[in-house]
Amino acid sequence: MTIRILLAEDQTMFRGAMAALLSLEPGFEVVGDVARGDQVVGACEAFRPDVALLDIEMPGIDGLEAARRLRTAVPETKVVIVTTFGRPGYLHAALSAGAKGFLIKDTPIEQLSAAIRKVAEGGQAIDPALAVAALSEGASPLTPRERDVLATARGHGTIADIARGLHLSAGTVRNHLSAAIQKLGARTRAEAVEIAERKGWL
Amino acid sequence: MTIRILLAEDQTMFRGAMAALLSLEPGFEVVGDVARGDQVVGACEAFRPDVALLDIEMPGIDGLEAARRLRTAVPETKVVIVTTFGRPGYLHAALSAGAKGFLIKDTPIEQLSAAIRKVAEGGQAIDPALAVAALSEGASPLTPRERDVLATARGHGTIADIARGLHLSAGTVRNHLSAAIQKLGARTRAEAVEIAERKGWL
DNA sequence: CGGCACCCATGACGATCGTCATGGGTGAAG
DNA sequence: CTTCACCCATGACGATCGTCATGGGTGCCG
Repeated sequence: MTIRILLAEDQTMFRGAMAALLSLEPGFEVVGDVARGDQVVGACEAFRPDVALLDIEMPGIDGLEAARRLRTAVPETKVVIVTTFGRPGYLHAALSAGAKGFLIKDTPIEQLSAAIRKVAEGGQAIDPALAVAALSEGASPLTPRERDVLATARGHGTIADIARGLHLSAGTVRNHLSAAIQKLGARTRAEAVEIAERKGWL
Repeated sequence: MTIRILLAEDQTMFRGAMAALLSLEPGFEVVGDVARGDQVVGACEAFRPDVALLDIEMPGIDGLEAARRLRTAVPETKVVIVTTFGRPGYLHAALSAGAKGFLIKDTPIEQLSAAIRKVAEGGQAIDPALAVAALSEGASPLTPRERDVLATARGHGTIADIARGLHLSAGTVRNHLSAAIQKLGARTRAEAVEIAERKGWL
C-alpha cells in the first residue's frame, strides 16, 4: 500500500527536487505539490493525501496556520512540518496545530523518509534535538499584548508608528515594550525583536 | 563527456536531494558535496570539478568569499551561485567574484541543469529578472565606513557598543549612522540596517 | 469577596538618539 | 595647488526612548 504525499514548499527548486526524489522512493507517491500556504487545504480536499509535508515560511498563510485549518478540513491527512529554522516556539505551535511530525531541513533525506512512514502508520516523528531545546527554552514569557506590540515593532520604526498601527497611546506602547525588553534580557527594542524572532515567539 | 559537479550547500536535506537528482541527469556527475564554505577550496583542489554550485548563506565563509578564493586556487572550476535571496547586491558581488552563473532557489530544476551545461561550455547563466533588478537598484550609496558601522549595528544594541567594537568615538558612529539613515531613506538605525540587508549592501 | 494578572493610560525623569555645524587630516583627481 | 570626497572628532540641540510610579478597568480563580 503506497503512501500518498502532498508537498507544500515555496522554493521551486527544493520542491521539485523533493518531489522527484520522494517519487523514486518505493511505496511513496507524490500526488500534488503547491507553492503557497493558502493552496494546501484545497489541494488536500482534492487529492486526499495520507501525509502533507508543510514548510512554515510560505506566502499566503504559513505552514502552521495551514496545519490548523487542515485538521478540521481534512483530518485524515497527517501533517509533517519541515522547516528551515529550528525555533523552539515553532515546535510548540506545530504540535498544538495537530502536526504529527517536525523536522528541520538540515537533516538527511533518509530521516525524512523514515518520518513519513512513521507518521503514515499513525506514529509521531519529532526532531529529538529540537525537543530538548524546546523544553529547556520553555514557553514565551510575553503576554499576548506584548507579543503584538513587539511584532508590530518589527518593521515600523518609531513608537508613534506602532501606536498608530495598534490604535494605542504612545505611552502604553512604551510600557509594553519596556516589559518585553526586560523579560527578554535585551537592551533595545530592536534587540528584543531579534531575540523573540529567533525563539519563535513572534 | 560528463560534467563533474561539486555541491556546496548547508541544508543537508536540500544538498542530498540536489546531489541525487543531478546524478540522475545524463551527462552529470556529482563528485563531491560540502556543507561549509571553508571546505569548498579544499574539495575543489581534490576533485577538480568542472562546475561548483555554491550557496551564499553558509557557515564558515560565505559562497561569495569561497568563489573569490576559488578563482585563484582552482581557476578551471566554473562557479554557479545558487542562493535563496535575490538581493541585487549579491549579483554584483558574485559577478565581481568571478561567478559564471547566478540563480535563485525559486527557479525550476530544469533551468538549473541548463545553466550548468551552459557554464560548463564556457558560457554564462544569469537570472534575467535579477539582472534588471540589479541594474535598476544600482550600487550601494554607502561609503565603506558607513557600511562597517551599519554592519556592526546589526546585532550590538547601543551606539556605545558599536563605537567600542570599531574603536571609534560615539559621536563619529552617530554621524556615520545619520548619513546612512539619510541615504537609505530610513528613519531609524534599525530600519537602515533592515534596508541595507535586504538590498545586499551589508 | 479578595487577590491576581493583564490591559490601557498618564506624567515625569534621565539616558540615548538623530541632526546639524564645525574643524582638522588624508589621498586621489583636476 | 586646488578641489573634492572621505574619515574622525567635538559640541550642542531637540526629539525620542526606556524606566518608573501611579491609577483605573476587566476577568479569572480560590
